[in-house]
Amino acid sequence: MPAPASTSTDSFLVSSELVAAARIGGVRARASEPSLSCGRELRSSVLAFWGSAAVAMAPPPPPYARVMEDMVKGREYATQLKALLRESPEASRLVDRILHAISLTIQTAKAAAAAAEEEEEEEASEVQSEVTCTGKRKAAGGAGKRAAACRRRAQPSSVVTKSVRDLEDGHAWRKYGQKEIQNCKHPKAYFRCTHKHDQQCAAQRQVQRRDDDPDAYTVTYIGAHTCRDPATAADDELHAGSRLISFAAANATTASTTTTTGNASNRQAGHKGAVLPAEPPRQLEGGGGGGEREQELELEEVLSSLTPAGSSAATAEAVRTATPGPDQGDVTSGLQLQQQQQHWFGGGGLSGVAHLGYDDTFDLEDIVFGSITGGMYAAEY
DNA sequence: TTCATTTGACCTGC
DNA sequence: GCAGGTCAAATGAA
Repeated sequence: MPAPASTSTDSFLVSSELVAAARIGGVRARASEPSLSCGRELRSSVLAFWGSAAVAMAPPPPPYARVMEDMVKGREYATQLKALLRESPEASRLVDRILHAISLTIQTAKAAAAAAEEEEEEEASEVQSEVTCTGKRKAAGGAGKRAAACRRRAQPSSVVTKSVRDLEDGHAWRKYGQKEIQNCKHPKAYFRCTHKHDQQCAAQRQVQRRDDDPDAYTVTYIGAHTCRDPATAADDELHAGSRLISFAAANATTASTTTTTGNASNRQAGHKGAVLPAEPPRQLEGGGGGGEREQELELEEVLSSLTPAGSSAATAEAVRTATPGPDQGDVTSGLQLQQQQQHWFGGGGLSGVAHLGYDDTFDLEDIVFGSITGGMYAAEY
């Protein structure tokens, strides 16, 4: 199962790939003299951009506008580069990947900025609402067993509903609740990112077994991962090659995607100190093995970052049509999930993953220009 | 001892 | 008032 490729990883890749593409451009420019200066200019622009981006994104966190400006510049440069490298499929492909990664980073930055803004607003309003909250809690506390915190239903920055056969998505989830849903035989399970507290990751997911296909689950992802699993990070750096630019502080908001890697299981096993049966390694690059997994993924609904979770009829439909979980009506995360899946679906397990293949699932333009949002999409090539 | 899951109670939004 | 979402004490596993 492929490892989660965080957007920061994408940034790492982008830095080296941009340079590589620029080199290709340079080589080709030498072959066709008129483009020579162009290639050089682009290469220096690219290096300048990533240099400034690296500075801008290094801790402490830079202003959002500055980061966005740099990222947009980078996207423009990459677009120009792509135009120059039309004759080379290899270079074009590389630039496509660069554009993809930049777009993911932009999405992440947007999500992080939105989250930060929201947090600030909450902090400001908390002072005012404290009296009200306290009052209400006191009233409830009289009858209740504990002083419940003043809760507010999360306002998700993005909602993505998928139908998957394998609940393993490479992320560490912690189950925090389970609820019987009306008209559904089995309960819906609620998960949040394990790193919610240590990295303030706001990602959540809700899982429900489908009614029409007992082997499938309707998984709703709410919010983007802003965490960065240390194990994942180490893995990413291996993939990134030697040219690494530190784009973010350890706790900076670098959203992960739902891309998964072959060692995801072991990573999760690490969380629980257990050993999982190793899955055959899957290549991060090359784009070869996507088809089989894509067959098991059905993207049901994509909602914009402005769409509230509960307001989408399609999402409601997805939830409504979802069927219950395993026999005990229970769904668990991480290791246990995988173990249970192996039990439910037979020892071999399933290779299906909740991710999208870059090559054939959606158009690059969709990402670049925002028709797909939320940062919850797999960045797999 | 630590951490994840379970589960009933509580809260919010409709 | 109801349904869905979240919290946190209790419980269990490693």
